[in-house]
Formats: sequence, structure tokens, C-alpha cells
Amino acid sequence: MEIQVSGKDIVITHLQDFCLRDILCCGQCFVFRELAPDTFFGTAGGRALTVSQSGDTLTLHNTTPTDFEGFWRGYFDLDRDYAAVKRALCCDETLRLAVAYAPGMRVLRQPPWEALCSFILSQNNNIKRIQGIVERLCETFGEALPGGGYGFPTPQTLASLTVEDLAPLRAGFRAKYILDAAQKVASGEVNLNELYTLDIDDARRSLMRIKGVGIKVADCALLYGASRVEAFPLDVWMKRAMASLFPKGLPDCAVPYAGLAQQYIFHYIRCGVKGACEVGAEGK
DNA sequence: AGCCAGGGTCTGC
DNA sequence: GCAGACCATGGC
Repeated sequence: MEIQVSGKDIVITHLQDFCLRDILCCGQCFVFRELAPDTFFGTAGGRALTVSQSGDTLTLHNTTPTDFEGFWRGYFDLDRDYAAVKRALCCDETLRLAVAYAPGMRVLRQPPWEALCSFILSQNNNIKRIQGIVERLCETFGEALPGGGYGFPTPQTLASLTVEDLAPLRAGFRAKYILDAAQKVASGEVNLNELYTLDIDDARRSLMRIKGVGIKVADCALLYGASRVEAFPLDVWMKRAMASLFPKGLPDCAVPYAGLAQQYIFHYIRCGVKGACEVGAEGK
């Protein structure tokens, strides 16, 4: 990986184990939309970004070295050795297939509040509609950013609102959960900064004090919002995948990176093999 | 038209 | 602890 500054762009060449489309479209974040093939625009951490990939070159447009080093480098998880992770996961044949299906998959390091909010909105919902709700949330209550688009509204902003205020989002029953999360985070009752260092069970329990946050949403907030790769979110897709592909449980070699393994498996069963989940499900 | 969606809460055993 | 109704909305 080599990083150069070219005008207002940051250009990364010789990038390994990185597929922008898989990373941004696999359902781990909902704030990027594709402007043109392999070119995406989105906002995170109060910054707007247009990013494109061509082969092993990734270009971050209209950003600065400060924003790159201070945010995007971490956001795209550029300093994790995915080759080593993939070698470890390939101890198991099924995991090997999942990794081979999307070898450029990565898990983003999103700001914890943004991940928490996003996955509260994800419950009993589909990815298309989640994207729409998040977009309306940012446009309605977020701050307009210099590079275009709107940032994620802060907990403080949302904490002062009512469910009626959130009606334009069409978030349904999830609106009250967003408000409870905002209030508990703004008041300090839930401290998102602790999620990085707390024992994983304590971190999960802390998040579950918020109404509408159960085990799955908490694990998503921990994995995507605090880089806790030992967290292993089990949604309806992953439950089907585990029943059919890993009836004896996740292989031991994957446990330290369960969350990363989860991302390969999730994408594999949703997009890779049509019918992979029905095979084992027929017997029950 | 009807089923399902990156679930959680509440109630009743 | 576990099952089932219910929750709002819209994509397919």
C-alpha cells in the first residue's frame, strides 16, 4: 500500500484485500450511494467523501491529508492485516469459500453513535429502506457539510426532539428507540467511548440499557462502531447460515475474528450461493 | 396481494 | 428461560 497526495485527492496504490463495492454495499453501513460504477459518495464522522476504486488503486476525492490520517484511514480499516485474517479463517473449507467469494471484504470502523443509530433502525427492516431512513435522518437533523451532503445528527440534537418531530423519517416504531438512545448517550448514562475497552459482556450490557437495543443490535454497534471483532451479530440471515453451514458452531480458528468471519459469511449467503440456506433448513 | 425485512418488547407459561 | 403477538413501513 502506497499513499500519495495528488491535488485535492489522496491516492492509494497497490492496495490489497480491498473491494470498495463489497465493503460499502454489504449492509454494514447505510450512508454511501453509488454515483457511477465503483464511485461512491457518503458522509461519516462529520466529513463528506467521494471515493472510487480502479483495480488496486483507491482514490479519495476532495479530502485532505489531515482528514485522511485523522479519519478515513481508520474508517476503511486500512491498517489491519487482512491477509493474515484470511489465512487464519481458511482453516475451514466453508469459511474458505466465503472468503474466496469476496476476498476484498473489510469491516469498517464507523463512529459508534452512527453505527448504534443505524442498527437500531435496522431492526425488522430491509437494507434499502434503512438507507432511506438514515438519509432522511441526516438531511432533516444533520449539519450540511462543506463537501456536500449532511452529517449524522448528534445525540444532543436528537435528545431534544419528540417522536412527532421524527415522523418525516417514516421510521415507524423505531423512532422512540432512537430518542431513547440519544437521551441516554447525551446524558452520559451510556458512554460510547467505553465500548472500545470494556469487557465485551459489560459493553453489550451497557448498550442494552437503551430501549430497542437487544443482543443483535448491541453486537452490531460493537463490531461496526467500536471495532470489537470478537462480536458476532446473529440476524435472521446469519441464523439460517449457521444452521445450514456450521451446525457444529463457528470453527475455532474464526473465534478471535468472529465478527470479520461473520461479514464474509453474511455476504456469501446473501449474494453468493442461491439456496445455500435452504439446504439444511429443509430437515426442520 | 402477500410475504418478508441485518429484532425487540411485552405477556403468558 | 421460551413461545407468540405485536410493532410501522415499504421493497419485491
